[in-house]
Amino acid sequence: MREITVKEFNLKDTLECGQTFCWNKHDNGYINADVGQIAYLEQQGNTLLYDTSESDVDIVRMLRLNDPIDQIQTSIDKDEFMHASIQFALGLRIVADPFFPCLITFLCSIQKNIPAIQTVIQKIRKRWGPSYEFRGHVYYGMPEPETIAKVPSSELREVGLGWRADFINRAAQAIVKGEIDEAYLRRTSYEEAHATLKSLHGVGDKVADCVSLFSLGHLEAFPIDTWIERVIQSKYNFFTDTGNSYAKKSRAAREYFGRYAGYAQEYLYYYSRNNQQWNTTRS
DNA sequence: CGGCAGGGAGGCC
DNA sequence: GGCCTCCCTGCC
Repeated sequence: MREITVKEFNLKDTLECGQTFCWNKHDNGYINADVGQIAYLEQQGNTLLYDTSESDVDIVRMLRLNDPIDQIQTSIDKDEFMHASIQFALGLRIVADPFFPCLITFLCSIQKNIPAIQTVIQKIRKRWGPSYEFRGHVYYGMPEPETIAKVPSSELREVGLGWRADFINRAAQAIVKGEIDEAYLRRTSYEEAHATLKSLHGVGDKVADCVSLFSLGHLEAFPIDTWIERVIQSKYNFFTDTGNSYAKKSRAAREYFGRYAGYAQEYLYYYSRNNQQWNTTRS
């Protein structure tokens, strides 16, 4: 296995905080089958050990290991609750997942809980995705846009996608037709990327923010799901003048936390879901 | 078993 | 813009 030395990094927090569906726990590490091959990754102290089925992969880029994490944490550390959230997961990084798998997995996530999301994503991989052999096992990865675009939504529904099937089919078709250009989305501003993603049928504010943050690297994106909504309402007051407008809430969060609002979102999300002291309704 | 999920579209004003 | 209703299906 190849090695990378890391500091102030925690693989478990990074891959299990809820931001990615591309890395799945396996043995002592994690498997990613959505990068055109298999990547296996584990952490031992300050060393990341990784292996692949074909060629090398850029783990530093995929885990954003070069982010100026001290500077990021300092810049968003604006209050006691955020301070506790950061301390809870000091080694967490925002991931840089591959674009199409990230888009599809977050389209799958609409109005589903995490176990249901993982179930349906795995069924998509197994039914339409490429298979890879690695260390004596067979793994299935997310299919290419061209493949999904050819599967009618009625057939996509057979794996439990419900009305999301049409979203996924149409998103894949738009990408095949070149209506969405990944390189442009990366190069342009957050606002422009977010607006362009929303032009896809089925992609609204929240999914557009997830893709902007977890794949495209727009670190000011602040995805607001029901969990973030709850924690902001109970611990902060910058949603009081926004009404129910996602755009206004999102802007208010960016004004409060700054250009690394996406990191703030992820610390808050992870901490609030794993700390029952303030949240007695869920585990 | 019934209710409900990590939203979004389309219709209405 | 803001508000309302409907939407599949699997988990809890």
